[in-house]
Amino acid sequence: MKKINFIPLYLQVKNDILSRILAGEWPPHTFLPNEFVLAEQYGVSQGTLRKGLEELTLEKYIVRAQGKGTIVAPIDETSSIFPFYLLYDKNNTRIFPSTETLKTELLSPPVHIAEKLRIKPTDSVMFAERIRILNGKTMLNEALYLSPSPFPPDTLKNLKTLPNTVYAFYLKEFGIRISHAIEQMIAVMPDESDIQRLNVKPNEPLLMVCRISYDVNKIPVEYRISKINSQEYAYKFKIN
Amino acid sequence: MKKINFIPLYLQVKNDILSRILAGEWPPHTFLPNEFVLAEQYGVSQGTLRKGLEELTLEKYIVRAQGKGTIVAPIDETSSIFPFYLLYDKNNTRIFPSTETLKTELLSPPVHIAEKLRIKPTDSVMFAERIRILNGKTMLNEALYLSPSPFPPDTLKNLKTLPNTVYAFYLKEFGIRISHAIEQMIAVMPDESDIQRLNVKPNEPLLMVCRISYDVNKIPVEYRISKINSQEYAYKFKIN
DNA sequence: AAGTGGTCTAGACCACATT
DNA sequence: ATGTGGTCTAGACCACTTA
Repeated sequence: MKKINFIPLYLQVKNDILSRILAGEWPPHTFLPNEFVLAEQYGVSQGTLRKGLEELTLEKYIVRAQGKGTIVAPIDETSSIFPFYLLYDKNNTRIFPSTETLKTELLSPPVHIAEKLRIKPTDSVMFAERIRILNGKTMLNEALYLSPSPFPPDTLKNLKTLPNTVYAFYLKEFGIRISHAIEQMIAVMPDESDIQRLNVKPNEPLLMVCRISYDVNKIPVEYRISKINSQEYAYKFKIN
Repeated sequence: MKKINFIPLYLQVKNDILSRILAGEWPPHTFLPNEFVLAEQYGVSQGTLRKGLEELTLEKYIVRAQGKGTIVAPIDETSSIFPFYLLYDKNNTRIFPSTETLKTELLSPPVHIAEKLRIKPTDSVMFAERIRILNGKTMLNEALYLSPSPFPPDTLKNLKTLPNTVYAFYLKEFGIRISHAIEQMIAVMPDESDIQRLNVKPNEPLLMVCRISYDVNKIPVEYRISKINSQEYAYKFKIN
């Protein structure tokens, strides 16, 4: 007889602590109770609790410091649990542009995008065109397709617009955490919309980044195409 | 009094096991002795030994399977300890091109590259031009600058050539493991050498990838510029 | 049934930051 | 001096694979 539903204690503890953090019981920058108190609360040993906290540390939800305590990490688009901001200026400092949404609509996606989101081409996705702005200059021209499947039914229908920081929004509103993404980089020549919005010349090549974002269950959440003037801004990556 | 040289037992154990793996005592695909035997050998408890093995698992040197045992992972360029191969063909399967070195020489690097390698512009680096070939087609045009600093003195002087799989070579010959890298992606128009070697038209943009590779001590080892026809081949990345 | 890694405990002691 | 997280132990039991 195979037990199919065995969940280790430390994972149950970990998930419960995580849900309490996300629910706001311990806001960012506050301290969690110490190991012994938490272990007592959950009725487990210090070692078991610690193993749960270690995983939360690896996943960047908390930061532990010997002698001090366990601190809840901030959750926003630029924090380490969303390592998806990869833009740098010429001084090599990370930049966080603001976003302007030009258009949103519900539509049936192109076939190749439906495939990537693993949905039927007849399903409707939320489509958005956005530009990203820094110091008054448009630096990024973006199109975004939001899959219906990870969200509760009719969510997209009722979404009239998207906030600037979408990943934090998915997490806070729907508990959907973007845990990883696959990006493909392509060099392209600008189209009409790029030339206008990014203020580039027709013969200046752009970096096009196509990103599929996945939640913790490996369900595709979003497909995003970004075009950047890579002479002006650096798109950088750390591999390890 | 501050102990500055405190090294946890589990790290000592881990490093010793790793050095034994790299020395070839346990070749790839073979089983390590089980936890209790190893713990006994090192004179530590099962828990301490396990913590060392857990880190080696995270770093992909070994693979552990419940009920089976602990297996040594293969070490070559394409294995998971070198996650630096990011090329895919149109069928979305990873490709591993072969390499042809066109030229190597010792020279003083350009200032901006010396900066990135954190060496003096008067230091001499090994410079190589290489192309990478798949199915008879050149798909990648590459320049490579190898820093002298992580290597023993005069190593570069005596290196007449570079093998195809340089990262595995650094590890095997000098114990230098490339642990992470920073990549910057730029869209460029092809130069004369690109047009010839990659067989592209002058108006077809290329993806240029500039990579700085670091060893475990965060010392820059290599600076590499690769140019790819990104219409033909996909350059992909996983973020998490 | 035997052997492996995975989980869990209860308790001790160490290193570090703060008071 | 106190309280925190970090290391370490010795032993028990569980889940999984293979024979």
